[in-house]
Amino acid sequence: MNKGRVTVIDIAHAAGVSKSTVSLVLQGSSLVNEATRAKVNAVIRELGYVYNRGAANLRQAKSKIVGIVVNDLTNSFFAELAVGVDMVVQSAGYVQFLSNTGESIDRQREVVASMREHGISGLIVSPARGTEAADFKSLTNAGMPVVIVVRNIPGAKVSSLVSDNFAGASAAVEHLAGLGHRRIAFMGGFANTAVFAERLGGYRDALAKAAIAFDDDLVVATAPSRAGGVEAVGRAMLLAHKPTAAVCFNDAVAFGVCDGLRARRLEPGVDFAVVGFDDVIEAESAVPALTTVSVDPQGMGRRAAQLLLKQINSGKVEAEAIVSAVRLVVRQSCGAGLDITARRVVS
Amino acid sequence: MNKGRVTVIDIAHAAGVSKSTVSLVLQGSSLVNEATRAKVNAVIRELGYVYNRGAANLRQAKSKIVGIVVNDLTNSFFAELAVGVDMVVQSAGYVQFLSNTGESIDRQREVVASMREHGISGLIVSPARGTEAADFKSLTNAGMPVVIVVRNIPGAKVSSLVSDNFAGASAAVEHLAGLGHRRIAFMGGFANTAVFAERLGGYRDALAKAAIAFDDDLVVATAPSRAGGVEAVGRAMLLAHKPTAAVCFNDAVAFGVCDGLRARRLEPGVDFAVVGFDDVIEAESAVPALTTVSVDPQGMGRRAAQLLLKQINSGKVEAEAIVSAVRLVVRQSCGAGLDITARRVVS
DNA sequence: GACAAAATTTGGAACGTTCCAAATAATTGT
DNA sequence: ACAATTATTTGGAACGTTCCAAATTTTGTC
Repeated sequence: MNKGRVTVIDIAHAAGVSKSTVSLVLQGSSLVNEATRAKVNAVIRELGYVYNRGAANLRQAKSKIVGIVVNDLTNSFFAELAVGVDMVVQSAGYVQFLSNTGESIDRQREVVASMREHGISGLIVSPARGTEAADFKSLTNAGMPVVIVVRNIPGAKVSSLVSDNFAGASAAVEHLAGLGHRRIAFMGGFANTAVFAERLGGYRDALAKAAIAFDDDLVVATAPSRAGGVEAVGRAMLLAHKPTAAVCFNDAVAFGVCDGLRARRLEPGVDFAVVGFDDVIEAESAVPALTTVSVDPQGMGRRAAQLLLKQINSGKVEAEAIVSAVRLVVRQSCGAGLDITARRVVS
Repeated sequence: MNKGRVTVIDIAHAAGVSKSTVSLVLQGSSLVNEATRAKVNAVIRELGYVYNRGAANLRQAKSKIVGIVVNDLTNSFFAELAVGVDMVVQSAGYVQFLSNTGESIDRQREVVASMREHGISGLIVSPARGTEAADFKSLTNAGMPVVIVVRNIPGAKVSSLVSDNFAGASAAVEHLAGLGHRRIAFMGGFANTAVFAERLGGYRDALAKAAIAFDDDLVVATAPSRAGGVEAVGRAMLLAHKPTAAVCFNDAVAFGVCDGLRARRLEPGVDFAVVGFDDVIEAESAVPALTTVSVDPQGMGRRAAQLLLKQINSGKVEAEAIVSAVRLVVRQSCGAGLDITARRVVS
């Protein structure tokens, strides 16, 4: 009425109690009498009071805000990751600051700084390419819980949650080899990233186990996107000795590979086997349904959030490195599920 | 060192000035002498001071935070929208709270309330299905700038930014009719939404203009997703008198329709024409490249953010309804671009 | 009805910043 | 050298909450 904002003091006045009592009611304290609680709540509704968390944070220390920064929100893998985080964070009564860096390391620095100023009490980050361990130094020094997801930063003293890239790629190759393929390509991804190295490692390992010689020509690095997939098939099909199957860096690449195959009148799952990585939501409903290594981005987001909340609540910031198991989901694009209904193989 | 957090007072102490001076430096005021400014900045860096925006907001009133809530972050249309918002908001020195409602109206209420408590100074919302004008009443009463995007809420006294759904759908069928199609279906989308009604309206209008009779069987409503698209072709192909073309509710549906066609050994763009709506980023690189009505989600996000910032800065909250023009981007999936390289038609 | 114990309520004093009015220092004109 | 400016700096007093210690009220017991 008077100034504009309704404060706890206005409520106290109107309800005939002290501001301390109103505060107690706000926090759901059991100290306050049932009758006064009801009275206060009634007044709160009546005056349209809105709680000022900023003021509260000034006094307390625990802020109910977590930050999440992803490197490419446009990629549905990360969008789902963010949704997963949002779910658990929200039901824990927290709210999330989300920012997109678009792989820019400067942007990343800016948004992390900004989030800090806003008093986040924890941070989940899928780091932009080129992020270094030192970039998290000041965060950890300040005792801020940080969880790195998807891409690990060697040497960073923070918790991390990455999927088992080696085992996943390995399982994919093993499956393909089991179907009789001998010319198996590795398509997509930027070669200078840790994730690429891990997946490529699994690929080579499984190749060796299946007694297939590694051929450098068959690993074709491109952008980890749909367009990159199209490009990758293009390059691979120029080879004298063409591949008959591909394990792709991620699902986006795999979809691009399917597109590229069709543009060449080859039907994925029939004329050429393709396996993806990530198991994004569209993988199941695509035609042909994509055989892929399931890392369950949403579930990963949820786990990351739980890990972060655990750290926030416990107060201890001891780093924990979790590598999350993956499993190969066999659908149609590898040519294995043509006759039988899609079945699942646990790796 | 002593307590934990470094405050403006610690800086003042260490630099041998008053807290007021430090505050002035922080705000980049021109009142302060160059030498002291340098001194203070040095100390700030040295002590690793982090600005406490919460405390500042308590005193000021303008918070540098905007909220954005979308109904389905998993859909890349909305993800890109969010990225667009983030871009302009970030470069204006703001930070965004982003939340996903997953079409849940309860969740929407919760997150909006939470954002308010955190002191956002404006809100961009792509409302969940079933949102009513009354839901924004308390926001507008409090003088909070609100911009509704994508889906309009009739009767809400807030600004809105929606695309010209009628014109877009209309242009799509006009194009298809021009290519000789007479059995044009409308596929995907939930029938009880405003956006659906508008696009369907454009579809019927153009049909009438082309002297094609409207056939109820040809509008097949499904979920506005890839899976929905697959389902839609399935239903449409059961008809005695099958369609030869489809304008789809959105690009996700269109991709699903392509999938469904292929599952039936029909090649999109050759045996059947499909036109999407939205022009998501993958539309261009898909094979065949998707002919679609371009609404430029990222650009829309940017415009929404600009509109919101304008309102925040001007202090006036007069509602402004913008319907943003769309244009048909002709690529391959409609069968028109087979011989010539992709060209663009402005509607 | 008096006393102790339990239940409830309540004034400050923070929290870390900004803003205002006023104080102090540096510069200028005469 | 002195007043008049102009340029800088500076103590409080907010902002809206929580927390503590202490005050008040209620309840229970004999």
